[in-house]
Amino acid sequence: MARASRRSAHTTVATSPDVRRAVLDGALAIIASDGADSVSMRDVARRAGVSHQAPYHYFGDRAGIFAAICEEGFTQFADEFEATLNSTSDPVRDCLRTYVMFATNNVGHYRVMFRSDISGASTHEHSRRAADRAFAVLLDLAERISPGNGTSENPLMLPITLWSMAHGLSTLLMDGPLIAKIPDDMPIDTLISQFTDFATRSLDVQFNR
Amino acid sequence: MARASRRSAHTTVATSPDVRRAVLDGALAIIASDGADSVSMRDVARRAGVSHQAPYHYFGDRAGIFAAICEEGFTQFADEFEATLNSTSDPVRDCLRTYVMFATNNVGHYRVMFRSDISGASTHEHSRRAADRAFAVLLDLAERISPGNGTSENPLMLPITLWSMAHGLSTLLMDGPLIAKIPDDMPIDTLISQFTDFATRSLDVQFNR
DNA sequence: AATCTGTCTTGACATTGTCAAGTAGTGCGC
DNA sequence: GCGCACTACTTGACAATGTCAAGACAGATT
Repeated sequence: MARASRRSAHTTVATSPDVRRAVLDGALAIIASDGADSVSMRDVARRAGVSHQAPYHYFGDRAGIFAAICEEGFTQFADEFEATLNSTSDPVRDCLRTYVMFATNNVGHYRVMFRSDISGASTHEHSRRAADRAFAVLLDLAERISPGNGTSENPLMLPITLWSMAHGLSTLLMDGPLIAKIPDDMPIDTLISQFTDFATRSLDVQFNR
Repeated sequence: MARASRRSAHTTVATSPDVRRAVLDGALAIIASDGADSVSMRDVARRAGVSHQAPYHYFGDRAGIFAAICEEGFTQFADEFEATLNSTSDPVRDCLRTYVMFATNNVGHYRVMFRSDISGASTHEHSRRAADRAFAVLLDLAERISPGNGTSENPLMLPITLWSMAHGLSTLLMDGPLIAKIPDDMPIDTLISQFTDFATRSLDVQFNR
């Protein structure tokens, strides 16, 4: 069978069931550590212990891998986001936290989800629908905080602001120079907590009192 | 000028002075339209009407092109940001606006500047220094809004929040699915204005009254 | 006149994404 | 038991890419 030793790496041959999973996990690991550009079909195939064409069977092409990651990411993200919103007494704080934690804990997924040039969100139906569901939760959140806000203004302003804050911090933490600016002894978790507190206070003041 | 006829390479040779500029501009155009992954050394060389090795003379390698773009972007960005801060009576609103406008007007630059995997910020001294200068303006801005804030809290919280908002909106507009969510008849400019107003109000409430 | 240097060029190479075609097993109707 | 589709791969090509190596040639310096 697939006795592709060749490169010493990963001698455990992922036999029957989950070549697909192995390819995905390999790609995710590469994306999280080196960025999406570094993903090579042939490399993930080698890591999964299969021939260089096996991934094509499951994903069609390189973009197909990214689309699958995007769909998986948005589905899981929407689930977590929804669960948080339905069980919190402090929606802004907890949803912001869930958002940023998801991003930092799933760097591989998140990096693909918000890179329109590779996510396939525009071409892959499933991918797009999962993303829409996550956006719907965001609209719910805004409605919960301030029902019917935006009579005289753009009703999207609150969701966009929340989204910008969460997405902004997430990407700055993952990709940007922010990490170099914060004190070495401060855990990222603490930073996220301070951030959500701060942001919550800013918005609370405007809406709740 | 660069009459890149693409097959029959270098018909009009972009002679003496600005092969460097032509390479950079070609790369920027590709990045803005198709993303940084689509930049190919050989393609930009063809567009500039030179051989496939000419870009290496100026930039060393592919990463060198991105580092040059990053430096150029951060320098111009810091200039604009500084100028705004030094001539405004409404720092939050105007600086946020300058930030987001820079990003949307210089998509090619911005995309590279905030992709740590390709910006070369960690390896190229010049690139890093220009970025630091921009960050210094941000700290100035925070200090101006609320001098000495964060006695009991992390003093970086205000700058990080401002940065997250601006960076978040910028990347959502450039790369993300936001553009599909806003009404067709609303100019991006209007959205940006509403956003800066909204954000300014949120932060003003907390600090200035 | 000889040398250096900056600005390129041509040539080669391994690696990549992808097309095309082949193969081994598995289940199913007959 | 036999053919036959189907899944899950494989091997083999191909053009294009990033980059190393080795020039070429103009102008300035010595």
